[in-house]
Amino acid sequence: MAGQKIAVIVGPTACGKTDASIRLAEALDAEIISADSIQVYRLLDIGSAKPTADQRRRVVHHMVDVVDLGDRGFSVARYRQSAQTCIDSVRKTGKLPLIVGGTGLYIHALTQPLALGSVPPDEGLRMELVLKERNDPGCLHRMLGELDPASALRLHPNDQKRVIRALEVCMASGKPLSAYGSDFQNAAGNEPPNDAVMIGIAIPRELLYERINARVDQMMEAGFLDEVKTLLKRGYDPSLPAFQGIGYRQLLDHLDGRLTMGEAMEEIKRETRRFAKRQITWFKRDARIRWFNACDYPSSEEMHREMLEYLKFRLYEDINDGCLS
RNA sequence: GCCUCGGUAGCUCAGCUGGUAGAGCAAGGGACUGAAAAUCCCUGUGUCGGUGGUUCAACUCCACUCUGAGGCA
Repeated sequence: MAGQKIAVIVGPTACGKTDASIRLAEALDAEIISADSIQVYRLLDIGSAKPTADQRRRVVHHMVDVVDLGDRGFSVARYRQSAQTCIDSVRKTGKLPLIVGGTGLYIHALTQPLALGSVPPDEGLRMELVLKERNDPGCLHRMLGELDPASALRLHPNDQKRVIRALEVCMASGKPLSAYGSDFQNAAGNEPPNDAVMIGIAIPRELLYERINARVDQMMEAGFLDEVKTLLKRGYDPSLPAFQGIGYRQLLDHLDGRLTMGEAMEEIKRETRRFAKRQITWFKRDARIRWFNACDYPSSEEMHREMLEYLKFRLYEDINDGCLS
């Protein structure tokens, strides 16, 4: 059932995923499904490092520009819903779905049996809980200790976002969040939504950081600041979740007078480096990923060729086996 | 040439009158199930410029030396 498999390419920001994905998509007759939590938003173009118009002409990209910038309700669950629809429709055309992105949770949503879909967020309740916590620090975590001891044990009292979510699930469904599972490696062996062949791009930290710094400079030259100014002029609220994206936050702070341009630039670079570190932490514990280190190859073309070979082998190994027997 | 003040973590610096070091930032490690580019947790990484000396014991005192800044000639 080779046709049932999907290919996935991951890696930290600025590692060269986009270039690699274009090459591989063309060679494998694939369409790309982005797994990037910022590129889903329309109008966030420069700062989210979206694929260029030319790249998007060469290969069909899904899950880019699919959410209104003003939408405050986008989530992993909605991502999985839409992305899975894309995967299925790409398959129907006989092409290969190629997932490309750096948002670990989104990749997980497509390749691991995450229990999503039961309890939608309840903004009213969340606000109420935030107020409660403000009046009585620590009360939420204690409350969780009563309702869902396993989750309370797992979550740090300061991780308010997750504590609130865990409470939300308990209160809405009467079932503790821990009952839905939290098994990163899927040791339980539940059926994943897709059978994925995964590859990752690794780069020595120092080199990656150089690339990040250079890319931030390029973004500024490409008119990042004007992009943000235009969005403000159009009336988009700086508090939108989409504006939590690195770069947007800092430039909004600069336009608001809270940061000088120099400080904003420095902070964007630093935050992007830290983000890359978190991505690396996430992906390196995923044993399914076959890593390709950019330094092991004389050129990126050479690396792309090796990736292609590996993907072809793994994607069609069942057919290969069939031929042998 | 002389005088003064510096040289301690990647950076900026603290370290009473001797008991082999500690802050901030940077950095590193980790977590992650409906905000995930979000959110949260943990961690000091060091030939204290070098060489000798005094001392039970030197980042600390002494001598010499290398080096940076300033001042006087």
